[in-house]
Order: sequence, then C-alpha cells, then structure tokens
Amino acid sequence: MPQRLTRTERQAKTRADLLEAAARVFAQRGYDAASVTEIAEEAGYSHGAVYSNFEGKEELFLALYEEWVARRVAELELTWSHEGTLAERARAAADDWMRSLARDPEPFLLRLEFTARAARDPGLRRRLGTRVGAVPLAIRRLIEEAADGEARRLPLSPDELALALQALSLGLALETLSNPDAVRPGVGGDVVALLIELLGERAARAPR
Amino acid sequence: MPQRLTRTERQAKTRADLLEAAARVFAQRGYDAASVTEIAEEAGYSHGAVYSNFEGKEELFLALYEEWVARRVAELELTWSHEGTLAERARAAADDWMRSLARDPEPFLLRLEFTARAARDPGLRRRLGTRVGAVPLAIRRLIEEAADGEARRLPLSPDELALALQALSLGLALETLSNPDAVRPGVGGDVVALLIELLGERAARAPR
Amino acid sequence: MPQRLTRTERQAKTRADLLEAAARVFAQRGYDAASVTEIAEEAGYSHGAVYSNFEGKEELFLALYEEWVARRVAELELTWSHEGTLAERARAAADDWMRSLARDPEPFLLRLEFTARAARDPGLRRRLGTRVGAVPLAIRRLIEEAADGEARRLPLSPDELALALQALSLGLALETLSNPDAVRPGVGGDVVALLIELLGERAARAPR
Amino acid sequence: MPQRLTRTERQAKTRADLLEAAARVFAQRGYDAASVTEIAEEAGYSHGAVYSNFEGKEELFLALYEEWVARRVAELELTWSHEGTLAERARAAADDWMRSLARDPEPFLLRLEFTARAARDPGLRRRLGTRVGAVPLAIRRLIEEAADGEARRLPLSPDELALALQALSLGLALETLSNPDAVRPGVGGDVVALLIELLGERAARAPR
DNA sequence: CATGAATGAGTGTTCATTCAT
DNA sequence: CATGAATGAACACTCATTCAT
Repeated sequence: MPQRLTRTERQAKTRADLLEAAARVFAQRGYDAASVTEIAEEAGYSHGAVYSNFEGKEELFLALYEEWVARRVAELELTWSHEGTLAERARAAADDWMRSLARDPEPFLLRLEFTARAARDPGLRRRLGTRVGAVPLAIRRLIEEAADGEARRLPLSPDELALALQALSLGLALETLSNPDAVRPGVGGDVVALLIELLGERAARAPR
Repeated sequence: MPQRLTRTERQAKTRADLLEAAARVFAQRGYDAASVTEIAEEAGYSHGAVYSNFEGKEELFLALYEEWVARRVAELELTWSHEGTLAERARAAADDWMRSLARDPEPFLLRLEFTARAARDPGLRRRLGTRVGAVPLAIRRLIEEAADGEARRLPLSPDELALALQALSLGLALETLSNPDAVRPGVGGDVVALLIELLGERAARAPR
Repeated sequence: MPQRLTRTERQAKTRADLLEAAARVFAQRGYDAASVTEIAEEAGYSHGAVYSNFEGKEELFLALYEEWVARRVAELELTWSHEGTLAERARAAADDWMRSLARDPEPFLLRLEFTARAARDPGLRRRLGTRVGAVPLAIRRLIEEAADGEARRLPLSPDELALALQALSLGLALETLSNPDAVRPGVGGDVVALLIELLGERAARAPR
Repeated sequence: MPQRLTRTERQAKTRADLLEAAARVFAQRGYDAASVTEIAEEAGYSHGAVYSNFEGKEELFLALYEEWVARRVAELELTWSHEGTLAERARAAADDWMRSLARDPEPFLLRLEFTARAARDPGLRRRLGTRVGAVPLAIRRLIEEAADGEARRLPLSPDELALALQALSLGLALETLSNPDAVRPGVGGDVVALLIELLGERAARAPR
C-alpha cells in the first residue's frame, strides 16, 4: 500500500517541493532575480527537475501564484464566515488583508511585477488574469450571499461594491508599500466599514 | 544672443533630449527591456552621454519619473480648479485619472515595477518615495483648500479622505490593468462622488 | 499466422518505424537540431524506445545512413545496368546522382556534417568510413565489369578512374550546394562522358 | 607618430588578435564546439571583446573564413604564376591544394560544416556564398588568362573547365577525408593534367 | 521492450558600467 | 562633455542519456 502509486506520488512530491522552494526564493529575490537553478537547489533537485514539472520559469511562477490566490480566497471566506453585519464582515476582511500584507507582502509584490509585465504581453495577461480574477469573484459572491436582507437595497450593485472594496484594498496596499507611515493600521477596515454604513443609511432613508 | 550660455544651455539641452527619449523608450519597452544605448540613440547621442548627465540608468528613470509626477499633479490641480462642490471636483479628478491611465498607462506600470523593486531595496524605496509622495500630498492639500465650508465637517479627516480617494484610484487602476472589462468607464468618478456625498449627508444630519 | 514471431517481429517493427521517422526528422532538421524525442514521437513512441533499439542518437543515425548508402548503390547499379558504352553508362550514373541530389540533398548534407565531425573523432571516422566506402567500391566494381573489352585499355586504372568519377560527382554536389546557379544541369554527365571518351580516343591511338 | 591613430590601431590589433585565436580554436574544436569565451581568452580578452568587434560568433567565423579564402586564392595565383603549359600549371595547382589540405584541413572541414548549415539557412547561404565563390572565380580567371593560345581551342568552355577542375579538387578532398588510404598523393595532379592533355589532343586533331 | 522523471553538461548573448581619449 | 572599446556578470533553456518501474 505504501508502495502503490510510488511513481505518481514521487512526482507529486517533487512538484510540491519545487513550489515550496519557489515561494521562498521568489519572495526573497523577486521574479527576475530568482534563478531557476537556485529554486531547484533550494528544493534539493537539479534545475532540470523544474523543466520536467513545469513548462519553464514563468509557468512555475503562475502555478505558485495560483496557490497563493486560492489560499487568499480561503482566508477571505474564513474571515467572512464569522457572524456580523455586512459592514462588520467587510471591516474584518479588510483588516485581515492589511495584516496579511504586513506579514507577507511578497505575493502582492510579485503581482505588481506581473501586472506590469502582462501589460506588455497579451498571452501573459490572459494567463495571469484567470488567476488574479478569482479574488474579486469571491468578494462579489460573498457580498451577494450576505446580501439577502441587506445589500440588495444598497445604492450600488454588488458588482460595483465588490469592485470598490477590492480597489480600496489594493490601493491601500500600494500606498502602504510606497509609504508605510502614511497608512495607519486599521484605516482600511474603518473606511470600508464607513462606506458600507453610509450606503446603508441612505438606503434606510430612501427605500427603493 | 543665441550663443549666450552656450556651455550650460547645451548641457541642459542634452539632458532634456535624453529625458524625452527616455520617456518614449521606457514607455515602449518597460524599464528592464529599455537599454541605455537605445535611449541615447533615440536622442541622437551615444550611450556615454547618459553617464555624463545622470548617475546611471536608475537615476535617469527617477528623474523622468519625477517629471511625470509633477505633470500628474499639475493636471490634477487644473481639473480641480474648475468650480463645483467637493464631490463634483473629486469625480472630475477621478475620471481624469482613469482617462489618463487609459491613454498612457506606462507611468503607472513603471511605478508598479519600481514599487516592487523598492520593497527589496531600501535605498531605492527612499528615492522613489520622495517622488511618489507628491501626489497624495497634493490631494490632501486640495481637499483642505476646498474644505473651508464643506470638508471640515466630514466624518473623516482630510488626511484619511485623501488616502481613501487615492487608494480608490490606484486600486481601480490596478484592476483595470488586470481585467479591463471588469471596470466600467466612469465607475471611478461615480464611487468617489458617492462616497463624498454620503459623507456630506451624514455630516448634515449629525452636525458636530 | 499474423501472430507468428510476434516478439521478434514487433521489435523489428519498432526499429523500422524509428528509422523511418529518423529519416524524416534528420532530413528536415539536420543532425544536431533533430532531437531524439521528436524522432521517437514522429514514430509514435517515447524517446526511451530509441535507447531500447539503438545505442544512442549517433548509432541511430549511422544505421540510417547505412540504409541510404545501400539504396544509393542499388540505384547506381540499376542505372548502370542499362545497355551502353562505358561513357554512356557513366553519364547516366552522373546525371542520376545530380538528380537525386536535387530531389533530396539531405543524405549528402548529413554526410558533410559527419565527415567534418569524423575528422575530429577517430572512432566515428572508422564507423562512418565503413558505410561511406560502399559507394566508391561499387563504382570500381561496375567499371571493372564493364571493362572487359573497353576499360582495360584506358590510360587510367579502374581504381583511379573510379576515384576520379566519384570525386567529380562529390565536387559538383558541393558546388551545387554552394552556388546552385553555377552548375548547369547535365554538366556532370557531360564532363564524365567527355573524360571517358577522351581516354578511349587516346587508348585507340596508342594501344598498349 | 607611434601614438597617432592609437585608438583605431588598438582596435585593429584586438580584431586581429581575435581572428588569430579564432583560427586556432575553430580548427581545434570545430565550429559548434568552439566557445566564444575560449576564443576570447585564447586571444587574451574577455568574451565581450568578441561582441565589440563582431556581430557574433557566426560573423567572427565568416570574417575568418574570408581571410582563409583570400589566402587560398593568393596561393593559387602564386603557384599558377610559374611558367609552364596549362596542364603543368593545373597539375601544380592541384598538387598544391592537396598538400595544403593535408597540412591544414581545417578550413575545408569548416566549409563542409557551413555548407550543410547553409543549406538550411538562406541568409547564411548568401553570406557564405560570397566568400566561397571567390575561389572558382579565380580559377576561371586564371584559365582564361592562360588560354590565349591554348585553352580557347579546348572542347570545353573555360567556365566549365574551371568547374570541372574545382569539382575534382573538392571531391578528392572529400574522399581523402573519408578514406585517406584510397587517395594516392599526386593522383589529383595526375588526373587534372591528364584531363587537360586529353582535351588538348582532341583539339589538335579536330581544330575548329 | 517501453516509459518518462530526473540529471547535468554546455553557451551565446545582452547590457549596464567604466575609463582612456 | 561625449565617445565607444572593453569588461564581466548573469541565466534560461535544450537535450542526450540513465535508470527505476
């Protein structure tokens, strides 16, 4: 039984090892400065192993990024799953995001590198887009789910509310990176919660 | 008369020529792919001229970026200078920004590249920070100036309102680049104006 | 009946499939650029199959080259078997060679590559030599067979006449490849026939 | 005076050094196996120097090959310049060629490599062709010059005689490389001289 | 016999930068 | 100030080959 699937299992292990090592090395050096050889050696393989398991450096990165996005979405769903009003949940999610950024900014930094790169490479834009798009999709879904009694009446469609919240989060992340001192911890949650409360107040006064 | 200041003028001309060429080449290729030689030749010099006028490629870029920021601030001030309420001005500024992004995304793309790069290079972070910081500074100043009768009563300090508006703009820019179809033109202005109106409504109902 | 010799037959089939695929791929790409994997896949196997049936890439090529030489010799013999004088037969053979070169220059090109390579690799020289040598051998044999009444009296031994005819053919092939326009079709046959006629004329005037 | 042209002279020296080193390294290893770095180091420079003086490895080779061809043509003209009949001169030239091949086969081997390569690369074919073509051109010119009284009456145009002599030489070179034992030293001269004599004899008996 | 994961040798090229002129 | 020859660091990728299954 432990011998079954040996072939396949071993390959899966190699792949996982490489992804783990890639996470460390990309984080430390950035995409360009990270060499395939260093990643492979960090994982205990020859660089050729990367080419046996991925199309190349870019695909390795994209596979890794996909994992990060999935993890981010899972975190978001976990945070959101706690009880509370829409505003409370959104505040929690925003604070969560800002904390994750402070703890480990690398996925976001690498996203920035790749967004710039993708703007000059249509093929990459498509491949990156399908990964990156998962987060706003999840946000919209969560808002819609939470919206049974609440969000439906807001003077902003779930779509555009999701867009605005995501934009606020990304923008604050960018500002934090550019000038950490200018962004008070907690301001993200405050602004997000305030926005939703304000929307709620207007909805209350001017019901459809 | 045309010969006066020849020495200094000539150098200034070379420098200006190089910056102009750099703008074209960086925009077309991105920072890494733009070669010093190509920039110099685009300007009609040899690559050595770059090293006579700038410390190196990075300083050339930073000087150029400084110009872009100054231009962006000037545009912002111009847009803002039109009559109107705070919300109207903010909407105009946001729409203006999104249009400038659609027309010429390169300065923003290059900022993304450099933000990521700066996160791993403290010296660069400092040098980039002093340039990039000019925009949020200007936004805050404009809000404060416009706030004589209006903004002072808002339930958000000018500082944090400026931060939020800037974050919204940057975030929408990032989303536009990642997935152009997801960002309706005009949504930036709508959200920004809505936020300010909502703030105003609450202020009206709950005066300090 | 269709099941008989399955074991051996199947292997022979694989080997034959690989050789056939190798002919196509080597011809299309040249030796270096042809990859073992592409050859194997062209034949419908994995690259490992090549290593089960041949020592490696070089041996695969040499086996293929041997086939080409055998085919070339067979063609030569067929052409030669038509009735005629020595000069007529030689002309036909030369024209035949030049046509086969125009139709499919690859075997000759690969020979050039390998001749150069063999000059720096004694082991390869030996292995290539035994294959390549079959053609001049055949030429000499054909000349001798045809020489009953004729060639024996020529002022050049069959050996050296064979050498000269072969040299003429190879040299014209090389010139054709280097500058196709400089080599009129048919010039090969003309020169070869002329040489033999001239030899015959002298022999007639100055019998041994 | 020794300081004048320093800049230019120094560069010319570098270029010459690199060509000289390239001759040694290409000869020893063949084109593919010769690395740019080894050539540069053999000449006492960094590999970058190659790229300052030549477009790349291929251009370096082609420049070198051009020199070889020029030297070959010069040798040919020197040999030919000795007094004698057409047959005597052609014999001397052929023997000379075969000796130069025995002494230093590398230029010819490299030509074989490049002929094969050029057959799959039209751009290279053109660039190689202009170099290689110089030799047959010279042969034809020499024949025509010597032909005042003699060659004009031969039953073969100078063009085609040049072609035949060149083909014989190239073909014998190829055979020598493939199987040195099969090619008696001097056979080249013998055959070439015999061919011309035979042509002369027929011309004498059947004057135009 | 055939497969395919993993190995690891091998290299041309680009380009920012320096510095002598 | 501007030139441009020379430097040298840095790297993804291909592919023949091996070997466990």
